[in-house]
Formats: sequence, structure tokens, C-alpha cells
Amino acid sequence: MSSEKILLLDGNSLAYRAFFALPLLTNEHGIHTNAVYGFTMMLQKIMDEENPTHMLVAFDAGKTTFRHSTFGEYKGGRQKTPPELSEQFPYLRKLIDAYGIKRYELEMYEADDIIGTLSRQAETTGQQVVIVSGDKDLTQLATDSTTVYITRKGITDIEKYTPEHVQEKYGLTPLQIIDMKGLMGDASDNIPGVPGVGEKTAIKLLKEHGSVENLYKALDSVSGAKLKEKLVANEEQAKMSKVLATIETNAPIEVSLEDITYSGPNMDEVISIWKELSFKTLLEKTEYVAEEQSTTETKFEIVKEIDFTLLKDEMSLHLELYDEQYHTADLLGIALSDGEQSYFVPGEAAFHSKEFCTWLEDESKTKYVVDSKATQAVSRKHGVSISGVEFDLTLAAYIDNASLSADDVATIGKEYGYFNVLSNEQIYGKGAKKSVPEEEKLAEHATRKALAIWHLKPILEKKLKENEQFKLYKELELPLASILGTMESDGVKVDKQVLVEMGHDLEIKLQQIEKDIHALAGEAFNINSPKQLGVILFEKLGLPPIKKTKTGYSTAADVLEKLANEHEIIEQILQYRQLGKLNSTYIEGLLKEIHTDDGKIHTRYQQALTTTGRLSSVNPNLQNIPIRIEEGRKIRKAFVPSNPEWVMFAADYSQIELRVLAHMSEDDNLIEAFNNNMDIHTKTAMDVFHVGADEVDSNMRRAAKAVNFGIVYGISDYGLSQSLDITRKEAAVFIDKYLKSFPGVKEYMDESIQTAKQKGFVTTILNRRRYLPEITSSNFNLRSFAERTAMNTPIQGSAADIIKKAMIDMAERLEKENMQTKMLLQVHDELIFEAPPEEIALLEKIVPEVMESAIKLNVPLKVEYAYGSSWYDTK
DNA sequence: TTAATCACG
DNA sequence: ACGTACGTGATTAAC
Repeated sequence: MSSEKILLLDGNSLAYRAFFALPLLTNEHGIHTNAVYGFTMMLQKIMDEENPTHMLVAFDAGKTTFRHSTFGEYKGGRQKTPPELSEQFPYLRKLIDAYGIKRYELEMYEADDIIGTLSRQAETTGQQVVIVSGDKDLTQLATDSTTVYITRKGITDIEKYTPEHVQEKYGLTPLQIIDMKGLMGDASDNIPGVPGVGEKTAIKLLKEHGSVENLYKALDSVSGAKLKEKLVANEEQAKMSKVLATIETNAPIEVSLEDITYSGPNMDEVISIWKELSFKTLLEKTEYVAEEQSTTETKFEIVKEIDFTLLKDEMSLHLELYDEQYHTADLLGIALSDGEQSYFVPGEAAFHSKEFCTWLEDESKTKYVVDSKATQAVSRKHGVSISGVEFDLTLAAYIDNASLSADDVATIGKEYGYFNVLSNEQIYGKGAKKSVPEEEKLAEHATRKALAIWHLKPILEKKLKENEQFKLYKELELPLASILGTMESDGVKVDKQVLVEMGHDLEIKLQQIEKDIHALAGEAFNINSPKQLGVILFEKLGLPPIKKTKTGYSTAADVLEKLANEHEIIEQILQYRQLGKLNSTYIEGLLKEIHTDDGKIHTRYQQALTTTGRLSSVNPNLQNIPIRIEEGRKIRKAFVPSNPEWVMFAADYSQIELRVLAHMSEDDNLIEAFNNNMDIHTKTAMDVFHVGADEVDSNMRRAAKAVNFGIVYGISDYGLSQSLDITRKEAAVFIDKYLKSFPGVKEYMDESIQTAKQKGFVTTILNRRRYLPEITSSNFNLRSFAERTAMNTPIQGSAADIIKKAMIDMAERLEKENMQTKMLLQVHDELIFEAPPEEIALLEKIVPEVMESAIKLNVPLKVEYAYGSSWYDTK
């Protein structure tokens, strides 16, 4: 039965590991919990990943084992189990029982032996086995069908030992691990081995002789007199050590593979143990909390035809869609709730009701929804222009805490103490198994969401008001959602022919380059595979590997650029990568996204995703269309006005982030620079290098530009050194000089970090928040990252606030001026419009005017614009 | 599904 | 000494 997977856990070893890996946590009664906690985390992770059908946790039984009759001092001199750990074993056993996992221990035997015996039994039937332990000795059990997972550093970080991995690591077969232990011994188990023989020597000897027995048969051929002497003197001890290190695979266990069938946890019990031990994070995170608590009956009625008497002045409304891509998704039905009565109208029937459509368009009828942008977009597709949307659950939750990435009602509900909703995954399944359930179930799911919105509205609104974020939510994000919805629905026209022709050119060039590369390499290989490319460059051609990744050599562009002088293949590869990217992502990728009915691309803006307040763009991403390199920039020729007579009009903020920094830091020098409309990178170069404006050369300006970027990102000398390819010391000098020239900036950076430490969050101009709990972490990396974020988020986030406000003002102004111009795209600091030629003159006036006055800073905002017959021509 | 790479601001 | 620049999304290879 190949679908079966048997999971065997070494209970003692894992408990020890967890105990020493984690700090001594306690619950409110002072009981230590770290070992149980670590074990649970590990268990959750493994179960998630492996989906075992059979499980067993093996424990050591007592002090004496059969090994003690071989060697009295086996495991001698061991430290006594700390009492802080001993007290946790009863809880651990209780927890394992609650999980429904079989526990087993056997007099005179150790956990290893139970695991070894069961894994060999499974072997005979060819079943997949996964063994988990903190003890490397168990790697001797690895076979083609048995993988041994050994915990690394922490407890959830795992190294997987297959026979191949053992070979790679030690150059030995799993069974030779026993011989290795026999020779080198094991201090923790008090196995003596051969004194003076360590891992290195043991491996060397075994590679030559295969086993301890063969080694002693061929002692004469061992080089090194000293070594030979030691081996001779300790022959018996070596052989005994090998016996001790051998895991018994034929122990008289009274448990069979059938006995350890796993049939799922009793979550009530598991949760009650978690509560007893105060595992707060686990309690919060778990899906089961919702499942457990959402069994409440929800009253609802399925209506095939809407009766207008059920449409109230104030209702929550939910359009249940089958896919998050709402521009094309099927509408499964509509749920309505007034807090008392809930209704479900299957399919698209509701939109066939005149009463319902009128109700949707009536501004005085208030609607509360989960995602107003999607709701409006789907309604618009059905010819209805919805109005009166006064609450958007997703946006409210996002403003409250952008880091939660809670995009579904169940997750948001859980966060705010409302549990009566199931997740979409629980209803529809995921991956290939995803499907629409029967109508009753679907109706219950959708109406539960509608009811959830109703209940969550007051909770969220209260919280947003308390945090002075209500205005940000209600007057910025909510109106913006409508504007984005319109932009998405309008879409941008793409000239297919332009892309197709570029694609042909690229294909030809790519084929040529591919041929050249293969010729230079002397063999054909997949250039797109970093793994294969690494072998060619760093092994076959012998180029020096500059950087490594987790899995091998890095072949990233910055590495290759450093090798450009070493071999002519490098330049070809860089070229190939560049063109390949253009072709696959931007030619083929965009062509796939053009809607056949209107020849347009309709991206979706994710308005509740980024932690800083920016938008993101998906299906496709129109915020990363090439511009920096001319060849790529030509892609923009394909983005054209929807009416051939019209033009594309683009406007962008100049240096918005540094202007925001000037405003927030109130640094006199920086403010003055912007007030005098100076080139900010040149100004920075002047101050950092102590030179006059006319002495700044291109290199100095380039360095200054990198420093300015660094400042915005939350400076570090290492980061700057990487970007400028200079030493860390040199980078540190630049930073120091910068901060001396702009002392207000330094003060501001320090304050940001301080604020984050005191309040736990940083804020933007419009009071958007980002929580940074890790700013007090004792982990250097986590803390440093939080510190850089504390410096960067107010800057990046405030810039996002500004352009969002500008978009609202702009939409309003276009409406007021009665213009046909359409706002189409937003790319973080720029807005792209399409306009009839007769409106250009007015746009040239109002676009800069509106954008520059979106939010008043203590430095001027500057907007630059251009227009032309395609996006490419707006330069 | 994850890691590597590279496109943008 | 630690090991990083901030924020995103799409494609590809290789499990």
C-alpha cells in the first residue's frame, strides 16, 4: 500500500531536544512547558507536511536495558533528567493521547529499538516510513523507503536523511553509521569506541575497509603505526561498541503496524491541554478553534426569487464567488442578512430581480460587505452600479492590522472573537479537490459570512475609532476601493500585434544565444536551470563561485557580472536571461491576460495586502512592466489608449519618499534642498564628499544616490557596501558623513526605533500603523529587521497615503470637470491616464495641481508628466 | 510546494 | 560576532 505513510517518533529524544532548544517557558501556575510546546510545534509541522496514516511515539522504558548486560557502564555518567523536564512528561503523554497517537514503551528496550523494529516490519511490505528524532544514531535505519528526520538547531528545523543524504554527508551507507559509532564511540551514551579515533578517522577507515570486522581482518594494510597500535589494543572494545550502537530491529514488541493506525485528534481534548499549558499562539492560530465553535446553528432561508419586502434599509451583503479572480469568477450566490434573518439566493438569479438591482443602486440603502471592490466589480459586470456601501470588512481589518494577512471572513472573524464562519478551504477544499458543495451547505456558508459582517462591523469600527484610524479607513481606503474597482473594470488596452512581433524577434535571438552558449559550454544544457548552469560554470569551466545559495552555487546577475571578464559565456548568459525574462513574463505572460472580448488587460489591485500601505497588482502585475533597460521598455509600446484617437498620459511624483523623509524628519538641510528644488542626489554628493556642485562627478552622484536609497530602506553599512560594491568600512564612512550632514534625519531614525519599542508600532502621515513586535527580540536578525522596518515603513507608507489621497482627489476632479479622461493605472508613485486630445491641455494643469496638493507637507511635492500615443511614449 | 531569479517602485 | 538593504509578483526548475 504505497499511499500509507508511517510516522515513528522518538519521544524522549524529541522532548530533550525541545527542552534544551527553547527557553524555560511556564504557564500561569509555574509549570514548565517548553518541552511540550516544542514537541507540539514539531508534531504539527510534521503532520501537516507528511499526512501520516500511521503514527507512534516511542519512549524509553526504564533505567536498565539489555545493553547494560553487554556493558555495565552504558549511558553511565549521564546527567540526571532535569526536574523541569521530568514534570513535563505527564503532560506530553496526555497530549499525545489527545492527538490520538499511539504511545509505546517496552521494558529493557529503548525507543530506538521499538522504532527500528517497526520500521523493518514496514520495510517488508514496502511501506513508506518517516522516523523523527533528535539523535543522529537513528540515521542507521535509513533505507529507500525509510527516511530519518533529525532535528537541527531548533526543533522544527529538520534535516532529512535518506541513504543518499547519508552518503553525501559521511560517504557511508546508513548501516556503516553503526561501524562509525563503534570506532569513534559516543560520549553521550558512554560508548567507548577506540580512543583517539574520531569521526574523520573512522570514516576514512570505513571507506577503505567497509566494516569494523573487515578492518580488523586487514589491519596490516592500515597506515600509521600509532593508529594501528590503538586499533589493536582496543579490538574487543571496538567490537562491543559496535554492538552497543546497533539498534535492535527485532525487539519483542507487542504492537503491530495495524495498532498504530492514525485516525485524527480529539481536538477538544487537545485544546483543553493547550489551554491548561497556556499555548496562546497555537490556540489563536489553529483552524480547529473555528471548527469547534462554529457548530452554532445559523438560521437561513434559500430564496429562488427575491421578494422586495426582505430588502431592508441596512443589510450585510455578500457575493459568494468561486475564485478570488472576481473579474472572471463564477457567482455562486448572494447572501443577505439584517442580523435577524439571513437569505441566500443561488447563482446569478438575484441580478435578474429588478427590485434587487434597484436596491443595490439606491444610495440610501446601506450595505455592509467583505470586499467592496469585488462586490462592485461583480455588480458592474451584471450591469449594476452599486452604491451605499458603508462598511468593508477586509479593509477595516487591514487598517487595524496590515500584518495579519487575513483575507477571508473566517480568519478575520477569529481575530476579533467571532467564530461562526468556516474558511473557504473547509467548504470548497483545495487544489485538485476543490469543488462546489451542495446548495444547503453553500447557503449556510455564505449566510454565515453575511451574518459575520453584521456582527464584526461594530467591533471593528469601535477599534478603528479608538486608534484614530477610522478616518483613514472610511475616507481614504473605502472611497479608493471604488476608484480602483473602476480602474480595474475599465482595463487598459493592449496592442496584441506589438507583443506578438516582439515575441518573434525574441524567439529568434534566444535561439541564437542558446546555440552560442551551448557551443561555449561544449554541451547542451538547460540555461534556465540554476543548478545545471552552476555545474557548467563552476565545475566544468572552473570559474570561481563567488556566492552560495542554500542549495548550491549562486548564479544571480550580480555574481555573473563579477565573472564577466573571466569567460565570454557570461555575457551571453546575462543576455539570455534578460531576453528570456522579457519573453516569458512580459510577452507570453501578458498575451495570456488579454481579455478576448475587449482586447484589454484587467489587473486586480490588492488593496489589503502590503504591510506598508502600498497597493499591489496581480493577474497580471502591471506595476513591474520593464523600463530601466531599453529593450524591455519597448514592451510599453503595447499599452495604448482604448480609443486610437486618444493619448496615454503619465504623471509621477519626483523623489516622493525623500520629500516625505524631509517632512517627517524636519531636517533643515534636506528641507532647504527641496525648497530650492535641488537635484537631491547631487546635493547629497556635495555634502558627503564636501565638494561644490560643479565638482560632483557621475560616480559621486551614483554613490550619493545609493546612500539615499539606503536611508529610505533603513540604512546598514553592509547593504550599502553590496549595492556600491565597496567595503563595509567605506560604506560606514559614507553613512556617517550623510548623517552628520543631515542630523535631523539621524534623529528621526533613532526616534522611529524608540517609538516602535515604546508603543509597539510606527505610523504614517495618515496614521496607518505597522506593528513591530520583533523590535524587542533578543534575536539580532529579527531585531535588526524590525529596526530597519521602523525606519522604512513611515516613509514608504506615507508616500502610499499621499498617492492614494491624490487618486481620490483626481477621480473627484475628473468628475467635476466632466471629463472623459480615465485613470487607468497606479504604479506606487505614478498615475497613468488615457485621454482624448482635447482634454490634454486641462490635464496638464489639473494633474500636477491635484497630485501636488494631495497632502500638504513642509516641502513642496513635485510632479512630472508626459503624454504620447502609447505608455512607452509618455517619457 | 519551494527556491532561485529578476521585473518594478 | 551576528548577516541584511524596503515593498511587491511571475516564471521556471525540481522536488
